[in-house]
Amino acid sequence: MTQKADRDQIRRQNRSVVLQALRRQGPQARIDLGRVTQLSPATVTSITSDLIAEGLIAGVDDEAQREREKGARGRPRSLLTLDGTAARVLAVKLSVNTIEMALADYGGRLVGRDVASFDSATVTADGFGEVLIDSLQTFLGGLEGPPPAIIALASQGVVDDSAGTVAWSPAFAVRHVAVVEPVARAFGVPCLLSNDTNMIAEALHRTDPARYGGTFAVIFIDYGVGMGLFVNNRLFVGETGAAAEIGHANHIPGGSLCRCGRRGCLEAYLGDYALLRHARGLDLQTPPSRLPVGRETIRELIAAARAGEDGALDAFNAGGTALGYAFARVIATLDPRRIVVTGAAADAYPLMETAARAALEEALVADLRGSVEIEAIPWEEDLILRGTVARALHALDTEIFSDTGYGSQKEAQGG
Amino acid sequence: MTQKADRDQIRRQNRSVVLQALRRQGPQARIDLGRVTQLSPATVTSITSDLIAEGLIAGVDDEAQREREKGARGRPRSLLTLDGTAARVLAVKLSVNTIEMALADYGGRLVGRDVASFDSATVTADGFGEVLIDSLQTFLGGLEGPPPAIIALASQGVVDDSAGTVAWSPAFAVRHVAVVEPVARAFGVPCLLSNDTNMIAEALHRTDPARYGGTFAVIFIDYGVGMGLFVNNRLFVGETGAAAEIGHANHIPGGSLCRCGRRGCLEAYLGDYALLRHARGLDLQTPPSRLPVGRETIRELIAAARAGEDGALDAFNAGGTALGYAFARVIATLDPRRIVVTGAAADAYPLMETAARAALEEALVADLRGSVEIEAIPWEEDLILRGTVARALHALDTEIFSDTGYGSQKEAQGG
DNA sequence: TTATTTTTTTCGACGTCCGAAAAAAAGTTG
DNA sequence: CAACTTTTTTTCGGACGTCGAAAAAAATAA
Repeated sequence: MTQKADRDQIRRQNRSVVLQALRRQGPQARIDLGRVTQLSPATVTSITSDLIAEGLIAGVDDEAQREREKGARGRPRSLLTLDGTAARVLAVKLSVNTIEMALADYGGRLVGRDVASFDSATVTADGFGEVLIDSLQTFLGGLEGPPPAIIALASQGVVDDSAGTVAWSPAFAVRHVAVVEPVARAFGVPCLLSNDTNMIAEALHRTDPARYGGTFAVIFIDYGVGMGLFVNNRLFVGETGAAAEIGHANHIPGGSLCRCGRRGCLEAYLGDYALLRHARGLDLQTPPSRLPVGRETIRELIAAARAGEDGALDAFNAGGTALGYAFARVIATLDPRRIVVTGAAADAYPLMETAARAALEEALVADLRGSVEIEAIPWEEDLILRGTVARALHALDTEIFSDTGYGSQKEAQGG
Repeated sequence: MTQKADRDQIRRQNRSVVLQALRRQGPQARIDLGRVTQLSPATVTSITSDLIAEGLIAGVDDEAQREREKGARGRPRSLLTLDGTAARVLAVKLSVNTIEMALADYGGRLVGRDVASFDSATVTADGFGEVLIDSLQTFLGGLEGPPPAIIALASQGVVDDSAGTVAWSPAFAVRHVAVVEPVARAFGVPCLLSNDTNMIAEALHRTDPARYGGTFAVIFIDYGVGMGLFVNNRLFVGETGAAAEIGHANHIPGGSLCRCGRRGCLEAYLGDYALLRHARGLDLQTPPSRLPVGRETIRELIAAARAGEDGALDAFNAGGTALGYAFARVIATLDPRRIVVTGAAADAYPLMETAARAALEEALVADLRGSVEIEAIPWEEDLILRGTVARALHALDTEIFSDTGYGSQKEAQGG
């Protein structure tokens, strides 16, 4: 059943709508905000003057804007923009041996970034919290200015939303690594945890909500295979946060050996080790741990395939077939608007596409394939961290700054 | 981005919350409504007096209630209940050669039901509208009282939400059968269209929202295999309405021949024809259309397996394995709270369970299997129609009667 | 009959949105 | 350059929904 609504909720929601409009459409005059948000001019004035008083937004003098309007009659529009100094957000990406950190201001501008190292092999489930906190403190210590108002973490592997732990990840030898609670306590601010691939979906959605909206899936092909899901314009993580774990969804019962020890996972056909195994004509049950894979593996395989080497071409063909079946299963289950393929191996998508399309046709009747668009986008290393920043900012807009009177704290500091 | 909120929305939502509370918890006093909905007593009085004036709810004299409170001090609570006469809803289930119809009053009481026939093989995409309208009019003509305020249709196969058509279904030889528009125009009321399996999920959710809530899946094993999905307490149908089509999601690439013409669909291992094919030791590529399947097939196979016949046992084992892989893929993708197995073949679940659990373990690492509960519930033929009624009533509560001043029409009629 | 208890209604305050009118800030015109 | 036009922003008052508090209603208990 839906919840009751009351007056406070209206204001909260409308404040948040105004903040989101400014984030999405950039600096705007009040009249534009009215058009975008459907609020009356009177209400826009009321809300924006609150937000200005609280230091969340500010008037801005835009030279270019004035130039553009030169000669226009009427009172000139005065632009409002998010006030970068209102708060900062800290985004953190956890992967094997590394902790990537980025600090951004409320306007989304990058204030600083750095990478710290830790030993994935030896860190303990209880001990990682310390390590993480130390890294973050060192990073923040090297930067001027106020502490972050929220911290968003993204991790490889399976996260447990409710517990705030990384349940199982290549980044850790151990399981159920606690991260949210230690960080939240050490810094005294809210801390969010997500799967890294979900943050790709978040980045795409925040960048272009019209294209990456509704229900869509991101398939991330890299060292492993991940999926990020948006359902009805919202990040979807399932009941525990483990949704969209397509990499270890089964492709062929009893098939190739996967890193996880099972047979036939999608990853066992698409991961770096899987492609290598296939390209070299090795037994498909060869344990992944015995294979010399690294950052360069995929790039070398792509080069080999482009040079026409049969083994490499076969590997990408087999991978493409597996991918096509994955498309089919995702479409049958979720009927998404779009499937996006990206990751370090996305550059190889042209090598896989023919096989993938053929497999999709083989696996799914045309009526179900319907109107879904499948696209590969070139991989950018920063997409995950950008998505994590975006998620943190969105949380501020919708959950923290939507409450009236946030600014009082800031004013107390300032004066 | 979220939408703006305004005062009207508050009232709409709170009216709807009150109506839903009365639907879910049965007749209640205002003070109880306040507790359930979190609205203040003052607000409950205000909203309920509106609803009474509009004829949507009414006071009720409950003998049993008075008996129970006998001797209690204080002003006795006066119960309110949904007014059955406020409106009626028509629920319709479309399947091969039959149109099942049920008329219920606003309180959920069944007013009448009937079954009409048509010829699935010969009806045309444009012609079915007429047939359906005729059947509904005949059905309604035989009943006293006002016409339905909303009509909800449930169909086998793949429906197209936005087009209001049945895209592809065993109930029709042709594709893209228009149903929503003809019915909505003929009766001048809103008309909803769903997949039949989704209506099972709806029925379960409305009956016991605590158990069947959040994100959960219903797997329906009958003549074919279907899935119904709830995501975050809402029916999930995907972008076009074709989500949850698990029956024709691929289980084994290049596997057994399916009714749809593809190879390896889940249905080709679990459908009635698939079980029969396996039990009789026939080639797994035997076209389903050549097999003598009917309503009795599954029951006979179950009986044979219970009697220890090897062929039948093998068939259910193979089906169980396919089902277990389906569980694994659904869990990996959606991380649901619960998976419910039902349908005519659900009585056979005990025969399949061992194989299904084994396959699930084989297909998915324990960390991903997590906390999902898998249960089989005995199949009730009426579940789909009941879910369709529930959906129609819920649409009235949340979309039609949430608007203030609905009752004016009714009063005008009444005099 | 009076007191107590519990439910329901009434009343007044508060907050939010909106429309209309006013104010502000520019260009245009005679 | 003063009056007019145009456009944006602010102000004002009305409407309405929620809430808390108080009052009223309707029962039992003393």
